[in-house]
Order: sequence, then structure tokens, then C-alpha cells
Amino acid sequence: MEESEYLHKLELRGVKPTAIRLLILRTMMDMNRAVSQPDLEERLQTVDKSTIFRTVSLFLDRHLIHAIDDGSGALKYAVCSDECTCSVSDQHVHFYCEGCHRAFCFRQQAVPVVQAPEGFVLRGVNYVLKGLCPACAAREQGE
Amino acid sequence: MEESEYLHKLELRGVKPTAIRLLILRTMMDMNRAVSQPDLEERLQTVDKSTIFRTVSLFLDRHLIHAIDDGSGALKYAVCSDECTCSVSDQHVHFYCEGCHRAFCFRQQAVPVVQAPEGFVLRGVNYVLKGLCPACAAREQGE
DNA sequence: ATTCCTTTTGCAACCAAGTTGCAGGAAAAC
DNA sequence: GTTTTCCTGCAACTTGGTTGCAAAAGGAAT
Repeated sequence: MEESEYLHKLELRGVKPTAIRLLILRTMMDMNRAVSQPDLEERLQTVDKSTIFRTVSLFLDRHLIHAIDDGSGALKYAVCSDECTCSVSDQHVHFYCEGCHRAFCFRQQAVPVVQAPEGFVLRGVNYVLKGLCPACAAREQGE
Repeated sequence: MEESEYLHKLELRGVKPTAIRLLILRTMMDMNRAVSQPDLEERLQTVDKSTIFRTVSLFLDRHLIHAIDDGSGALKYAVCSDECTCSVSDQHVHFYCEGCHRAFCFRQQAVPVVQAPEGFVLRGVNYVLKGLCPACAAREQGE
């Protein structure tokens, strides 16, 4: 992806493009799946974890990324599409692999929403499928 | 609930009924919602957290309780019905209140399951609605 | 460029949840 | 009644997340 694309994405959400923010955004997009803060820390050893934390918080706040909880113990984050408003209707399904502990985005698959009983106010949904990704399923077959 | 009911539930899942296990099971059922380990620690100040941890792990292992991740940072646990096998088909929807941080079970509401792409093996689902419970919604109205 | 002010970053310390090793004590088996 | 196994508590530790503070970097006005 072009450098200007990252700049555009930041600008679109009103985030000032510092070198580190560009680096973190690029890393997240390159990994092409939902990544945790520890994932980023490992990948970006030169960047302090508090900086990563604050950058991720900023990105979340500006809806540049969305968080998903795949039950692995660490929250994971994925970059939103430019059109995303992070409302219930544009959330998609995620898949957590119990073999390799990676989280996949099924962007084409919207989350199903069920009716909450009278009186409950719905603001969001967390929908995560769990199981084995193709690679881990194949590996398990082989054993 | 009768003491014998708890004994029965433990026996059904092959768990030896010690005093502490009965106490923890009873506490979980009394609270009538999904509770976290810290919730139990607070409620059962005489019991060590490692004991609670190991008891909860044992209960999970024997399908006496199931875990849900409501995104609050702490896993929550709720007692299974006697018929529950903890398979995808008998999971129900949970609701996490962002006001009081409690997790509700909608036992009558089965989780919707979406199709995973070719190659992915589905083993479980985590489906949590988020928003405000009736009490917190009313309180927010009042302000 | 020099100054002044704001923003960003790194360091260190801290907190909460979960987890483990080990030893004492209770319960079951012999 | 002794041995063995299981259960529990204590303490220490790991991991993920978070905050306070000071140094560094960026920007605007002189």
C-alpha cells in the first residue's frame, strides 16, 4: 500500500500523522488480521508499550480501528474500512483459532443481531466464532 | 434450593462434593447471573483465590458451568442446566450492561450461528450483546 | 534562529486478573 | 493405623493494561 494511503486514513479520522502512528497503522494493516497490543509490542520492539497503548486508544477513539474480544485474554484490534462508523450494523464476524490463537476478520459477514428483552438498550455486539483455522485443522488431521 | 440439589448437580458431572465446592456452586447459583472470579473472591472472603480458580477450572472442565467473555476484562461463569453439553447448539445469548458491569443470561435465546468459510472448523461461539440493562437505562433517563 | 507553548513519546512504576509450586491437612484406600 | 491421594491456602509470579512525570519533538510568533 502507498504511504499516502496511510496518511489519508489518518487524516480522514482527524489524527495527526506522526512517524510512530504511521508505523503502527501500517503494521496493523500489513498483518491483515486482528492483533493484540502484545502482538504489536513484539513486532515493534523499538516502540514503548505505553506509546502503543496510547496510540491504540487514540485510534479506537477516532474509529480508525475497532476492538474485538476473542476470549484469548488480550483484546485485539483491526483497522476499520473508511466507511465504518463502528455502529452495530457495520460490525462483522470474527473467528478465533484455538490452535494458533490468531483472530480472523470475516468482513463480508455481518453479525446477526437478536432482539433483547423489553427494557434493555442495545449499543453493541461482540460475536466471535471459535475453532480451528484451515492451517491448524490440516495440521491436526495430520497428527 | 435444597442442599441435595447442589449435591446432585455435582454428582451428575462427577465432581466430588467438598464443602468449598458446594459453597462456590451455591454462591454462583444464588447470584443468578454470570459472575467473574473476582466477584466470587469478594463474596467468599474466607476462600483463597487459588482455590476459587481451581474450583472454577474443575467446574468448567466437567461442564458444570460455562464461561462467557463479556469484554469486561474478566471472564464470567454461569451454571449450566443439567441437560447442557456446552456444545454450540445449547449456548444462549448474554447481555453485558455497560452501566453496572453485570452480565445477564438470556436463557431462552439461542445464539445465532453463521457459516464459516470453507476450511474453518467451528467449535464454539461467543455472542454478547452490550448496552444498558433496564435499571441503568432508567437511571440514565433520570439524569 | 530564539523563545514559548503544545503535543508526543519513553521510562518506570503500578494495578488487576489469572496462574503455579509447594507444603500442610483432610479424606480415602489399604 | 498407616499410607496414599486429594484438596486447600499461601506466596510468588506472569501477563495485559494503565498512569504520572519528564524529556524530546513539533509549531507558531517574534
